[in-house]
Order: sequence, then C-alpha cells, then structure tokens
Amino acid sequence: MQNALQRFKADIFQALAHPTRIAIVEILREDEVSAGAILERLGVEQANASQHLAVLRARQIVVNRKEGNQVFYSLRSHRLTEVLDIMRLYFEEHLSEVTEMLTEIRLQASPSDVSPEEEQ
Amino acid sequence: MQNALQRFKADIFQALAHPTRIAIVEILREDEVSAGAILERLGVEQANASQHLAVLRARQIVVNRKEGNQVFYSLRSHRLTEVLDIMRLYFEEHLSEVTEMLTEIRLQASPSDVSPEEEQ
DNA sequence: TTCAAATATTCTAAAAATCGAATATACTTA
DNA sequence: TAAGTATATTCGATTTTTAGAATATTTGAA
Repeated sequence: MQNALQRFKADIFQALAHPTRIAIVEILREDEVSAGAILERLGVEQANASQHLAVLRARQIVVNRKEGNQVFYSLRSHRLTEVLDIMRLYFEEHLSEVTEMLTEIRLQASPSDVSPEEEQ
Repeated sequence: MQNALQRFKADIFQALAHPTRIAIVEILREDEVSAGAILERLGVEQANASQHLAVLRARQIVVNRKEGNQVFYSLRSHRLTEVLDIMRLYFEEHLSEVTEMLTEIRLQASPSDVSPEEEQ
C-alpha cells in the first residue's frame, strides 16, 4: 500500500510535469472551459493541446462533459489547485533566496560594480 | 513571468515524477539522512539512488552537507511535504470515489452478479 | 444527405528519462 | 602511501515523452 501511494503521487506529478499542462490546470482553476477556448488561450497546435488534455484525462485530473459540438473540461478535484498555490509560494520563497544571495554577493563585492554576468 | 512560473512548477513536478524520488523526499520528511541510509531504505542500486538524488539536487529540492566520509541530505524547504500531504488526501478521496462507484454498480446490478465487462 | 466545425487519435521522428555496469572521486584509516 | 568505505559520474541500451502532420470521429446546420 505504501508503494501504491508513492506510485500514485509520482503518476500525478508526471501528469503535471509539463508547462502546457500546468497552464491547462490553471485555466480550469475557476470554471469549466471548452477545449476550443483552452486551445485558444494556450496558443499551441490543436493536436498538441488535445494530447495534453488526454494525459490529464488519463490520470483523471480533469473531467469532461460533452455539449453538442463541444467538449467542456473541468478539474475533477480542487486539491490540485491547492498544490499549485503552494508551488507558487515555494517559487516565491525560492526567488527571494536567490535575490538575497545576490544581494550578499554584491555587498561583499562593494564598493565597485558587479559585472553583468553576475546578475540573474 | 507567467510562463516562468509555469515552467518552474513543471520542473519541480518533473523532479518528483518518480516513485523512488517520492520515497526519498518522504524519507527526508523529518530529519537529515545520509546517502547510505537512504540507499538502504530504498532498496535500489547504489548508482540508481545516487542518480535520483542528483535529480533532486539539480532542482534544489534537497540540499546536502558533507561530513567526513558521508553526505547528509535534507529537504531545502518543507513546502513540498505540504504538497505530499495534500496528495495523500487527494489519493484517499480518489480511493473513496472509486469504492463508492463500485458499490453503486453492485447495488444497481443486484441481486444477480455483475458480468466482468460491466466493471469500470 | 453533404458540409463544416470541434475535437480526438494515429503515426513518426526527435528528445529526454531510466537503469545497471563500470569507473571515478573523496575521505579515512592502517 | 595503500587499501577500504561512501558516494558520484559516465556510458550504452531501452523506454517514455513530445510535437506536428495527417487522419478520423462526432455533431450541427444547410
């Protein structure tokens, strides 16, 4: 059972391990959105968007509903948006660490200027 | 910037997208642990464990400290353990949905048996 | 019907991830 | 210094992921 949980987590993370799929989940954060509208916002090839949606569907991260001509997607659970929110915090913390580090480097190197390649 | 954040998230998820690496992060949840001890608990090849640790290091998910002969690993931030906790909830919710679904199927099909292909 | 729109699937080539085997590096101790 | 222990890296083969092109499927409308 222990392993099953780890495999499950790894599978979900794998499904989220692509910027386009992150973008899709974020598009679906609030409402249900049609495949066409998702495609439009992503700005990628239709087939490609559809493949990424298929990955998310396979892992049951998204759910879809057919209405006439269109297919509307939505998140199956909002747990994953919690996860994305934490990731944003993590990113921001990470960022501030990096900038703190750079500030320290600059202070050590003062008073003369920091060369361009040390910025980031 | 929007895209940078999405790429960042995807990168972190990619780093976590393997059961062995999930296991490593969970081993490090509480304390700092030596590479050898991690290896022992994982039960994989030494080289393989080291490769997975390298992936986690590259993404700065873990941090290491050298002490004599050994290398001690720890989590750089505890945000990711929050993420793993949410994933456990998500898994449990997922599980109960599946079992509820199976129960419904059984109730609908009662009293006679369900034929194999009618199961999800 | 026939056509067009929305979406999904299949195919193929290229890139990336994974594993174990072999090897390298860095310490420690004899 | 030489040998041993702990850990990391490189290499080669295999598998998986990815993107775009082409094609298929489903549905609504003429």
